[in-house]
Amino acid sequence: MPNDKTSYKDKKVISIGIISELTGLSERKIRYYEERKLIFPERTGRGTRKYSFSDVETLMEIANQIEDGVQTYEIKKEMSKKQKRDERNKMIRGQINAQFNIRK
Amino acid sequence: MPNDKTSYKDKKVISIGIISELTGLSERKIRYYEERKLIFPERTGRGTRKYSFSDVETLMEIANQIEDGVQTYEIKKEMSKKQKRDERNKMIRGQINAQFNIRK
DNA sequence: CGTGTAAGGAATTCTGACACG
DNA sequence: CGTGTAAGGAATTCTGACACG
Repeated sequence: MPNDKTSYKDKKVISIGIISELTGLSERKIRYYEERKLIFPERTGRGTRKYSFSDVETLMEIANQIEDGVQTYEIKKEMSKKQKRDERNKMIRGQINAQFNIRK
Repeated sequence: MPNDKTSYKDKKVISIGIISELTGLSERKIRYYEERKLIFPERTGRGTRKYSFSDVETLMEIANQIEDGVQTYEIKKEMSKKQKRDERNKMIRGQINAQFNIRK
């Protein structure tokens, strides 16, 4: 069973109007956070933004931090730190799995 | 841990254009299958249809059957049979869990 | 810096209908 | 029966800009 996760959570299929309802954020805010590189929707053939459920979660976290007075630049820094942690963990997990499979 | 599943799979958030891309079906077909009660999108405040990932799967199954020459009426009958099976199974599972929890 | 808003255009979606078969 | 299409309207989304602070 390789990396066949194709999780629904990460599929970019939701338009900005629905995202606005789901998160309670204005479309203006959502587009602005994209401008600040905090979120990365895909685009349809003719340019409308598409988001995933993961993006909804990310947006909620962003909104919380903004409420606490954190600036978008700081949020971005935190997010990239977190991503590096996640990548390291993922790599370690991969190595453990490799060990395990070799033994088997 | 009650029934807190809120699965992304069943959340109705995808517009018909995206569904059309995802399934390869025309919007006409998708709306027609709704007319024949094979699929049940929700509506936004102002009337546009919203579908879930489950709906995508259902639509693929419908498309396969249509290709095999099955009529929408037959498909609907099969679907309601299947749903009854699923409900029975769910109920049995519920009872097993109840037993289990009482013993604990 | 973060967000609201009015502006104008382009793309999306909706319904009811006619067509073919 | 299942599906395409043209029709007209309504709602959505997009971008760039001005505003306030």
